[in-house]
Amino acid sequence: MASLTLEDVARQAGVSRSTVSRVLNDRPNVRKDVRERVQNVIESTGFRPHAAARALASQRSWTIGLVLPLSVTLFFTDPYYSHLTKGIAQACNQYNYTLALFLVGTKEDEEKIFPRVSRKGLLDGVIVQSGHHGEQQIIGHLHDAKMPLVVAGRPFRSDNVSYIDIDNVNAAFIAVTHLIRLGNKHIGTIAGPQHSTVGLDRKAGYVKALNERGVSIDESLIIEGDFTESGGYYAMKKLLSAKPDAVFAASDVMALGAMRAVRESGLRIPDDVAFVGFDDLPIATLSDVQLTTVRQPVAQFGAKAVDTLIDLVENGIDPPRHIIMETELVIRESCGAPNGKK
Amino acid sequence: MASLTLEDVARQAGVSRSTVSRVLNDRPNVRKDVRERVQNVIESTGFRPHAAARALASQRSWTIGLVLPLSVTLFFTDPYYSHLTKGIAQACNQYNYTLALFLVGTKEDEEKIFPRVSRKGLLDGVIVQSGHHGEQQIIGHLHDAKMPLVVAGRPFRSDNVSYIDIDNVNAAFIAVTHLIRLGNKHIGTIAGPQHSTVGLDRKAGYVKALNERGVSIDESLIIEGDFTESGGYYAMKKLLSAKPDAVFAASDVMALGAMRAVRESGLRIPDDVAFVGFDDLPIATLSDVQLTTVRQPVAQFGAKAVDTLIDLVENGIDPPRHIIMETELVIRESCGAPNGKK
DNA sequence: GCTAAATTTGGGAGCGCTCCCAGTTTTCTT
DNA sequence: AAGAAAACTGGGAGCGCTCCCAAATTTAGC
Repeated sequence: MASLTLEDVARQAGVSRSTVSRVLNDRPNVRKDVRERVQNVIESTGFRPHAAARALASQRSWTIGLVLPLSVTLFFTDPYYSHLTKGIAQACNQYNYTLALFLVGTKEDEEKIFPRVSRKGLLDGVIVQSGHHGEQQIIGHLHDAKMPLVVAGRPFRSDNVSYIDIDNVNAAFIAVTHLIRLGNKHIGTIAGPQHSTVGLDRKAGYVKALNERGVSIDESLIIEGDFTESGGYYAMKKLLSAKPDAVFAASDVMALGAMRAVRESGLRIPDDVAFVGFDDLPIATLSDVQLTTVRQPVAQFGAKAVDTLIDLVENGIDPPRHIIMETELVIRESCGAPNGKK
Repeated sequence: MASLTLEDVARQAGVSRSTVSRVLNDRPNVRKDVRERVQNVIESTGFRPHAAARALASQRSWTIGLVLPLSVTLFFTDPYYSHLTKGIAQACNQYNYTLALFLVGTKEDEEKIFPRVSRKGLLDGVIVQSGHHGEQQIIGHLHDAKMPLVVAGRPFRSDNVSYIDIDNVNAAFIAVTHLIRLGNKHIGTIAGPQHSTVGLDRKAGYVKALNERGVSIDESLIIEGDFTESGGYYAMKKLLSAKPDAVFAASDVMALGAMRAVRESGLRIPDDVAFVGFDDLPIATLSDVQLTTVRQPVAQFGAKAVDTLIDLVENGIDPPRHIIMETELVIRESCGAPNGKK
C-alpha cells in the first residue's frame, strides 16, 4: 500500500487526474459510466486523498479548533464541558470535519497554543469557550487574523464577533420566579463568578425576578461561587447564616455541593430549603433528591456552534451572527413543587 | 497580512528560501548574523509557516489523534476521561503537536471516523482508548495501515501493538489485601464490565487477594457494574443482600454510587461497610466520607502515551512498546483505617 | 447534415513548504 | 600563501492535490 496517489487511481481507471478529482469531490461534468468506473477503482484500492495535499491546494483544512480556556479545576469538575465537547465532536463528525482540541490551563499553554491556532493551513475556523480571563485577548487576535470564529457563550465585548448563547437573564428570572410562586420568602442565590458573563447574567435574572415582585435585595443572600462542587458547598455554608428558605444555584454542580452542606447542617430538602439549579446535566437526577433545574440544550448548543462556524467559513465572517438558544425549567423534587410547597 | 510566505520572508531578509527554512526549523549551518537577521524578519512580520504546506513537503502533520470509543454515558459520567484527555492535551501542547479528538459513540460515528483516522497526511499517530466493543477492529485496521498507535489500557489482543497500562491485577490485590488486614471477613466487589480488560483484571486481583488468604470466593459477593454512578448504586443494592462488611469498587464513580445506596439503607461507612475505590479522581475526596482508593496517575498516563507515540512516529513502530505505570493505595476514611477498624 | 452550443475531458500551473545537491565562501593546515 | 577541508548558501525538484482553461466530444437546433 505504498502511498497511492490520485494519479495512480487515474491511470488505473484510464482517465486523468482531474476526472478523479471531480469524482472524489462529487462535482458535476463527469459522464455516468466514467464516474462509476473511477468509483470502482477508488473503492477497490481503498484510496483516500492525502489530507495535507488537499488542504494546501484548496486552502481549506476541513479542521476546526475548539479552544477550552479553563482552569484545570473546571474541566475536571464540571461535566458541562464534557457535554459541550461531545456535542461539538459529533457535529464535526457529521460534517466530516476534524476537531482539534486546545485545552489551555496555564499561561504557558496560552502562549504555545495561540500561534498554533492562528497558523495558516491548520484550521478553517475556531470555537472559543467564553468565561475566562484571557478570553478577550485570544478573541481579539483571532478576529484580527480574520479567522472565522464562534464564541460559545456571550463574550464581554461582543461587537463584531459571532457568538451563540442562551438567554441567561431570562432563564434565571423564570427559575427564581418559580421559587417565589411556591411561596418562598427568603430566596438566596449561589451566583457564578462575576468575572464571567454567565455569572453576571444569571445573577441579574435573580435580581430582576425579586425586583419584579417588589422584594428588596438582601446582599447577604447572594454568595459568589466558582462553579465547582466544593465552591457550592462553602458558599452554602456562608449562605446558611442568612437562613434562606430557597436557593437558586447558578449551576447544577454548585447546587449539589450546596445541598450537601444543607444536608450536613441537618436541614431537609426541599422542606427546609428548596433548590433550583442550572444546566440539567445528568448529575441533576443523581442525588437523593432530584434537582429542579434550568435545562440548557448543551449538545445542540455544540452542534449549532459548529453549524454557525461552517457558515462563517463558507460565506464570510460578516455580519457577525448572534444566536440565542431556548431553555426550559425542569421541575423535579428539590424545589418542593408541585405538592403545593415547603 | 495577505498570506506571507517563506519566500517573502527570504526576500525581505535578503537570503534564500532554504536559509529561512533552516532558521525556522532550528537547523545548523546558518551563519550567526544571518540567522539573527532572518529571525528578526520572522518576528517583525509575524510569519508562521503554512501548516498544510509543511505537512505535505515533510510528510509529517505534527498532529496526533485521540480516539475515545465509548458509550455516550461513560464520557458524560466518568471524569476519568476528562483527566486523561487533559493529560494528553497538555503533553501535545508541550511537544508542539496538535491534538485531534475523535469521540465515537455510535456505529455511524465509527464508520465516519475510521477512514479519517487512517487517512494519509492528517495524523502522524493515534492513541486509542481501550475497553470498548469495537476496539479490536479499529486497532487492527490501524495496525494494518502501519499507523503509529498506542493503546491506552491493555487491549484484548496485545500482540504487536504498543500499549500503556497500569498493573490492574496487582493494584486490586493490594486494595483488597488492605481490607482483609483491617479484619473484614465478607468482602464484596463491584466489578467493572467483564468485556473489558480493566474489569477483568481488577476482579482477578480481588480473587487473588482472597485466595492468597485462604478465603473462598462467594459469587454472591461479586456484582458487575458498568463504571457509572447509578451502576454502582444498583450493584450495591444487590450486593447488600449478601451483607458484605467491606466493598472493593472497581472505580471511584461506582464507589460513590454504592456508598449512596449504603447510606440510604441506613448503614454507616466505614463502620458497617468499608470501602475502597479505584482511580483517585478529585471526586474521591468530595463525599462526606472521603474515599480510600487506588491512585492511578491519569495525567502522567496521558503524557506517557503521547511520549510513547512520538517515539513510535520517529523511530518506527517496531518492536511494540509495553509500558506499565505505578499505582498507589491512598488511605482515607472510607476503609476504616488506621483507627484500628470498624 | 451542418453549425452552434453545451458538456466532458486532459494537462499545465500552482499551493508553500522541505530536501538534496551543487556551488560559493570561509576556515584550517602546513 | 596555496590547497584542502569545512561551513554556509541558493535553486531545482518535488510532496499530492485543486483549479483553470483549452481541446475534444457530444448534443441540440433548424
